[in-house]
Amino acid sequence: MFHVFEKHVQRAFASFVHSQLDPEAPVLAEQPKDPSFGEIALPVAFQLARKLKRNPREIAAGIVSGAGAVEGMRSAEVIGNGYINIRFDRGAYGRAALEAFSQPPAPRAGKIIVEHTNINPNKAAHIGHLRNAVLGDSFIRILRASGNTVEVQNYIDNTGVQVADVVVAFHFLEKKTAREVEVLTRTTRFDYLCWDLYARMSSYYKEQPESTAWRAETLHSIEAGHGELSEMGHIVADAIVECHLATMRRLGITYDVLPRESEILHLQFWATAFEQLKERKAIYLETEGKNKGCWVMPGSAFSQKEDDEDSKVIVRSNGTVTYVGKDIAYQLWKFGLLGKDFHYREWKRYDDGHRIFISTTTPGTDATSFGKGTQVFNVIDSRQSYLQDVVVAGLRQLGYTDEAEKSVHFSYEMVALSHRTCAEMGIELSEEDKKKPYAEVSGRKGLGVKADDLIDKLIETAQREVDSRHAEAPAEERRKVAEAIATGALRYFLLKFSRNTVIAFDLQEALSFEGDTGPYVQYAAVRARNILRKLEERGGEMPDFASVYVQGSGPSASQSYNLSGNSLTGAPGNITVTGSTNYEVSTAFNNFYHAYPVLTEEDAEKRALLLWMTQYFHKQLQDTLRVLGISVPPYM
RNA sequence: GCGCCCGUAGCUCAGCUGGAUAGAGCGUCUGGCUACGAACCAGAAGGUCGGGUGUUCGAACCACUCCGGGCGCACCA
Repeated sequence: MFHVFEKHVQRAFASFVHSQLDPEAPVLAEQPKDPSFGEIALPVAFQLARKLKRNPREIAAGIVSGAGAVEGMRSAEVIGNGYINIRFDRGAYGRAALEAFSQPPAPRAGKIIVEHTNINPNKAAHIGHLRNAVLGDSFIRILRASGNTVEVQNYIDNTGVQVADVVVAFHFLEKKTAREVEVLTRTTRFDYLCWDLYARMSSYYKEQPESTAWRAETLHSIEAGHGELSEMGHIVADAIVECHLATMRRLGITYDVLPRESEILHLQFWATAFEQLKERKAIYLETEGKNKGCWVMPGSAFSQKEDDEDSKVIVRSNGTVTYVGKDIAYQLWKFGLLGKDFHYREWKRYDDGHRIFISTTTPGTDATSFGKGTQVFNVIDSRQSYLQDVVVAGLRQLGYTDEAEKSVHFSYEMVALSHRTCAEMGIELSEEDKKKPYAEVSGRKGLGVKADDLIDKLIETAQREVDSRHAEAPAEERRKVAEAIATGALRYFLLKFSRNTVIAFDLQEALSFEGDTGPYVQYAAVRARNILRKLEERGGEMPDFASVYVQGSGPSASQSYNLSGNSLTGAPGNITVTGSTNYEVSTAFNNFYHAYPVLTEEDAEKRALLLWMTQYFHKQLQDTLRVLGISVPPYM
């Protein structure tokens, strides 16, 4: 999707620079500060100035005269202290830009595995989980749009402490049988029920510390995989996974496979990894100190510090394995390095026909294959970077240095709650919490904004707007439009912050549909499409731009360039750039829309250009919105 | 104590591997609907880019240092 025309001009200059001045110099093109400077600018002279010990302006002049005429380029001039500003020939540019759309990306070798969502299946998803899933999903869309094969995994930690705690609450507090819990999964808003129950259990542990013995008993049963408690664990986890998938589906997020921790254990994934780790002496049995009796990885393996004080326990003294241990086995499997595989069965089929599989212990009839990736991205919040370092160190210690390099922690900062939103929701903050700039979401305290509540609220707000503007439209259709706006607003909101910014979630801000928001971008796309639709309704036709010689007044080529600013040229990980580019493109279009009535333009050449710009903008925005997972409603 | 992240307009944030007068949105004030539907547009006010030192032709961006804040550093995940 990289701008073909821009690249063509850039290449012409690069070949001159590389052959005559410096074969190493990066020749980058950027958008000039001011559109009147031209369509693109090359700051290459600045890079060369240092190396050649010459004045950048002088170098730039040399490059311009040396490179000479380039096809499709109207002019190149040296401005300021060394910028080369380039203007395009409008006709040539228009043709090239439209052609760029007809070229699908070249497929790339290998398979990228992206793990995201990964929510403990013991309570409803909250706003923090949404950031993870939306970030992961958009990243996947970007990767796919650039020709990569991507597999989406959502790891299910169904044997951990969090699931155990809900089971403890059902069994010991509520005195419920597995069968009764199963009925609850069908007759209640189960994830919400567990949300409250989990918070209740957490405070119960605090008041009655001896009750943690229940947790140990439950964990033991779950790990062993039999008994009433284990059965209940599966019922709870499976039902909650179902809730999470439904929540994510509302935002257009789907998965390919759900590897479960229970299979990591029961299919001996861990046992196999454990043998390898022992064999390669990546871990050792500690014989003294606080970790006596545990298998640990020395701190020197994953941190810069020399002392072994910070060893990480992989196997506890009671013989059970920690989460990190299981995660090392899982990471090995992702690269196909474990020599073992899961069995799979179809978990469900999405309404678009896409099938999602879940790991099982017994061979199924479906011939499916997962894992064996060439690169792995784990979308996990930055608080777990320490754990991710340990996992990668595990691979390295086993000699898989290449795979360790290709294991990327796609990290992001947490979502907290603004004080204003806490107050609105009736959340009481302690004196200590009040001093902090924001309140941290806590599942244990039941403190947070539930994902479905937020989505409902957004739809409700959008619905009011839609109803007031389009009272005549069918109710069902209005509802769909409201949903598109609501999810667009939410996804955009979660993506507009850079990954390492803590989001102090503010409800009023998230509910805003004006300014730098998803609906602003959607609205621009709707406006563009309305022009094209009206043209058709009035019996008009799209002129063949390539055959119309456009030289009249009206918007400049640089304005069209602004409209076409390509959002996929940045690094794939930088989703913020994609989002803000969408916003900038939309702003450019809204200015254009306001300044140039398209359909009423009487000058044929000028009208052709305006229509071309409208169409180009529309395509461009649809493409980039798709990458963000935001749909364009039929009207707004 | 050690590690990672952050500090840019009243508020919330962008600022791509250092580059042309530091940008948005919200909020405030002023103005614009004849349907290509104003979820929009135009304009105004608002900044010693936390402080300091250094590197450089050039620093919000790089290095060092100090100050302020957040998050990690479990036989939880």
